Amino acid sequence: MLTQKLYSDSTTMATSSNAMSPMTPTYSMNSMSCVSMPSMNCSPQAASFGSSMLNSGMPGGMAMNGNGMTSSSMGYTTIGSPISNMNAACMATPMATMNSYGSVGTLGRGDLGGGDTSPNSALQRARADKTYRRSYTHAKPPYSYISLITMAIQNSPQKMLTLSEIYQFIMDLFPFYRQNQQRWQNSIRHSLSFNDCFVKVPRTPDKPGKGSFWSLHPDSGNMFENGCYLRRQKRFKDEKKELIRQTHKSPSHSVDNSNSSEKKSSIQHGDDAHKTHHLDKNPENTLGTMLSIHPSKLDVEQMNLLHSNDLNMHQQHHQQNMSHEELSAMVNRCHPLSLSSDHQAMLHHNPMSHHLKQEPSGFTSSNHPFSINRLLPTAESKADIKMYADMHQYGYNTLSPLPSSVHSHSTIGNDYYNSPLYHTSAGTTSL
DNA sequence: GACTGTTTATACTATA
DNA sequence: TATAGTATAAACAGTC
Repeated sequence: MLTQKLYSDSTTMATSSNAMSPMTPTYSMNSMSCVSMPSMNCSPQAASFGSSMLNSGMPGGMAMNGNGMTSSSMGYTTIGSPISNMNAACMATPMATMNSYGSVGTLGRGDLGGGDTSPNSALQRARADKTYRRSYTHAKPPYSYISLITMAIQNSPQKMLTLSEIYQFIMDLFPFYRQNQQRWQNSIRHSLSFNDCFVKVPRTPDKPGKGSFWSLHPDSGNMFENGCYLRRQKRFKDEKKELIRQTHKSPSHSVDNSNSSEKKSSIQHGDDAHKTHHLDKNPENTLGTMLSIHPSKLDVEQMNLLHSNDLNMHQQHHQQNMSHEELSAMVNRCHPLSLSSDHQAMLHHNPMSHHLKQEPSGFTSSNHPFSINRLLPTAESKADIKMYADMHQYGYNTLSPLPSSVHSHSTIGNDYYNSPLYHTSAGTTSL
């Protein structure tokens, strides 16, 4: 299983652990967090761990911070950050389901010491042993890079971030990613470039700096409509980009291939390892047809023009001062069942949407155990946030290696896996 | 030179 | 079993 592989990475990492360092896990942590992760597949039926994880960590929170909370210099919200939201969410049901993760994650190997591997005893040890609890800290989060990027972008007020801000968000949120940065950051860059759901937004002259902003494609909102942040059911494809790829792939296309990168592109998007996935080849659905442009006549300039128009719309879309409700509605697009009529119509119009599988088990965006909506700050969760603010006995500020400028994230994030609040079942959380 | 972005390649896993 | 989605590595070019 993918998840098993993900967590095996943590196992490897932990072998060189230094128990004294907040950045490195202890062996017990490692053994707990990595081994025998139960088949955390994406089905809600099997998501006891996943749901707690999501309840704690999913982005949903993302963002929906329309209540005047301050933003960090990085651009994403502080107290309204996913972490604070998720902690708030967890606060509603403290220690509700430590066993949903702890029992399975550890008991299979029984490497907590002692022969008793019963769920109850493991749970008791977990409660008594902070080191044990800290094992979550450096487990690889069960989110794909795509979902991590999505979290970061959606959590930013402007709904777009630079590459470095995306890095920072991920590192603040998940201590796991403070290590081996070259490796995962390369993957992040690859994901940004390769996936059409991420669009590059050029910097404006008043915002000089390195690199572009990255944002989400306006039509990519339901990538994770099944609530699974490990793997999308269907990869979002920008029809325009796809059209370019197809045009270039076609042996008859007349686009000048003198540009080496375009040559590469035509290779890349051929039928090799990165196969063209489910391209809707119905000509009625192609942008070229919609615009009465024959695909073979579409050159790069035309496509760039089209795309720039799209980007303008996109930027306008993000520059709108969206209300909390609007933002929530946007997030609600994650599940077709919760779409507004407008969105339904839009999806109906979007040929890509036809491929998307409907959630078979009756979950909606609001009650799906993986749904980011579960993390949206409700009135109840806001009360939880206040309660969290009043509770300092958990010592959330003790471990972060990050500077104070990002401490508001990092401290929470550091203990995100540690806290008993982290273990909250989907069925009991208030969000 | 470091960072950013693109592309290619390959391996693994989940799913139809 | 074929296909698709993702992770990872690496090479390379462009930009700051």
